[in-house]
Amino acid sequence: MKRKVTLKQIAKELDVSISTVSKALRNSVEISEDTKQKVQAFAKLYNYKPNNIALSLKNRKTNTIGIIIPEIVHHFFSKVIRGVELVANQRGYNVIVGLSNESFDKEVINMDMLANGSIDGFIISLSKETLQLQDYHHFNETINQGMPIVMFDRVVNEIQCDKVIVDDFEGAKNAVEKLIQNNCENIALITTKDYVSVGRLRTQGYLEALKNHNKDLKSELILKLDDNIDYEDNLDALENEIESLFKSSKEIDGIFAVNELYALTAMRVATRLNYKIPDDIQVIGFTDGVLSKHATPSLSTVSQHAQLMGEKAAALLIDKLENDEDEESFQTQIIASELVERESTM
Amino acid sequence: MKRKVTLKQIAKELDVSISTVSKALRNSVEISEDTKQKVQAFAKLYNYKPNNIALSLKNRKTNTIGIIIPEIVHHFFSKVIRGVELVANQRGYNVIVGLSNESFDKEVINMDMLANGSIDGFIISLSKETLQLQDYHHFNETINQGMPIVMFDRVVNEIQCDKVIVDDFEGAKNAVEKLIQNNCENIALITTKDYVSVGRLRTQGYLEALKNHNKDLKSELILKLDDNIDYEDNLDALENEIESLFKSSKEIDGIFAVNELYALTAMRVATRLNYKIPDDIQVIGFTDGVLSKHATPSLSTVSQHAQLMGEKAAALLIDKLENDEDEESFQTQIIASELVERESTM
DNA sequence: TTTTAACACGAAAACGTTTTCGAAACATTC
DNA sequence: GAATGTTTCGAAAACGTTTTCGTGTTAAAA
Repeated sequence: MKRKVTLKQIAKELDVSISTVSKALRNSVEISEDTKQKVQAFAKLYNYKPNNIALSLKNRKTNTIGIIIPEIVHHFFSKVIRGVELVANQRGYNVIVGLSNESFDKEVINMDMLANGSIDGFIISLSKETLQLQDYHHFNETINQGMPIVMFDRVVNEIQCDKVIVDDFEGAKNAVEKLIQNNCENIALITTKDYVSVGRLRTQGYLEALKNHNKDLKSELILKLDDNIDYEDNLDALENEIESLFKSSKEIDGIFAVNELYALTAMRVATRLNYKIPDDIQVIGFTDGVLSKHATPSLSTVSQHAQLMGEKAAALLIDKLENDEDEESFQTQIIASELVERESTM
Repeated sequence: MKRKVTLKQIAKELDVSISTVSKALRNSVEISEDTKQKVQAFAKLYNYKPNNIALSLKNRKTNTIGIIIPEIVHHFFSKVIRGVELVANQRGYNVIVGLSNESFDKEVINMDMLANGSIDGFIISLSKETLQLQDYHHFNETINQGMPIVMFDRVVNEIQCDKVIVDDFEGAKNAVEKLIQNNCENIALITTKDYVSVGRLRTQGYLEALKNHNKDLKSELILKLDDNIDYEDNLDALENEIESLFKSSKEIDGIFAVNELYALTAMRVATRLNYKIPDDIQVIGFTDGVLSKHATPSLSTVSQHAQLMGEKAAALLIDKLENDEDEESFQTQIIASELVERESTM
């Protein structure tokens, strides 16, 4: 078990100075061909590779970016990571992953852990708890210390930084308009409470679509669920909520749900209640998930292009890191969503 | 925008030496109460935090572990990461993620990128291409340079290191025995070609179960699929393969599939061919996925406890990192799989 | 008063690089 | 032979820490 070889060891072995070795390996003109050959051969033989930590310290640049997300066992977020990793790797960066687990404290801890030199910049999607508490001091402090942040998906106006978001509003509006166009008269909305920004925007898109087509807003058609409850482990509760929605207004013939689980469960409940999909009820979800594709019937959804979001976020961050002309201008990139039509709509 | 404050700056500001500042902050007895107070107050005011990179260089320890996996948009692997991140964080480590994308070259590149000081140890699951090529030199070199590796799930005997695996063989055997117990007479196997170790073991489990119950092995009941094809983007092809399996032997009444997609598609094809599940055909898959739970009917599966694998792998690695008494003994931890019975079995 | 002990602090090395600058050694020009 | 130029290399600083060791100052003991 031989330890990694360093410049110092090579220097000692070949009886030259450390500087000479360093220069020889970087093909400096200061060094004679002879010495270069000798040093390079030796380095190759011992498989010398410069120590990244030493380089990071010297250059004050780690070539590593940190991504902090609420959850990783989640199609959307894992696709974002894939996008981030893809362009990060292409451009010579590593990716450190931190999970906030939807907790404010863990978000802060994770950021503190990374902000002290470990990384050059952050890519972040806010935890639910942070959105509720509306406490963003840790982000602003980090930014003030000169570390750039790019936020995606769950963003917030109070933080001044680059952002990448999907057009939740437009996506929802288009989806609902599609249902209207398909002759749905009573379109239900299954959404979350308003503090999660994306849920709010999607709700607004629903409202806008109704307004644009002169449809009355019927409050009994709107189901607002508390997404602090993990319905994934509590499917029965979710089914009950949705079932009472169906019960309360029999004439529902369209459903727009702000995520995959709600949409899927709605389909399941509808089927159980002997509605035919898409003949009696059409359903559209909002997601980048895997369930929609494999459901029976397969679910039409608004796709968010998660991987593309990750790619853009990473590109934005690295661009900022490599253009030292630190102009304090921030941009918000909007990714167009896309309605993927499957069997749950006509 | 103030840059991060360093010991040197504090020292200058308070007109003491760097060493004094360092010691004061670490509450050394060498320093007088007065100076300690002064220094600590100042440090707190300016929110001083030691620079991680400098610490890493000094201590020759990064407190970071690298995990290299074939794919991240995958329920199993993202759960493993969650497990790794969980215990890593608990024990003060960060996690760098590298994706091999099932490619040998990317695996090597990723390892090279991290092995030069960026991390203290690796957690790895082999890419398909590496398994095919059977070229493991990069692992052995890394190990030889004194960097510990823990492998999980897709492991291989040729590499001497700690390992965490699920009992694929037992899990498959139990699943098939369950089907036999449920009075299935003709149990089909849908599996992959043999080079992926886990696929091979699961196939062996199937064979063993048959043998134990004196059932003849009927080769027309075994479908070996080429998993270099991404059937996720090619569902029709997969359905066709499975349909011909049904066609070739009409009396199939049980199916064991080595992953979620195969099992799910088999259910879909069976339903289309007017088999009733679980009455005519019972199905069991192998997975930690999310589809099984939400399928209709929901799919019985062999659960792999992915998160637990991640936790164990991280614990194993960190234990090795922190017990410098580098005894060259490697252990293989086997995680018991668990048959989760849902609607696709009686 | 001298010796010894305790206390408080600073200088310097080390981790592994890169880079600036100075300086030998040698060659060229006048 | 002196002045100048070129080639080749090494010393040292810097990045931000921690830690060992030495030292000056003061208090206690002889």
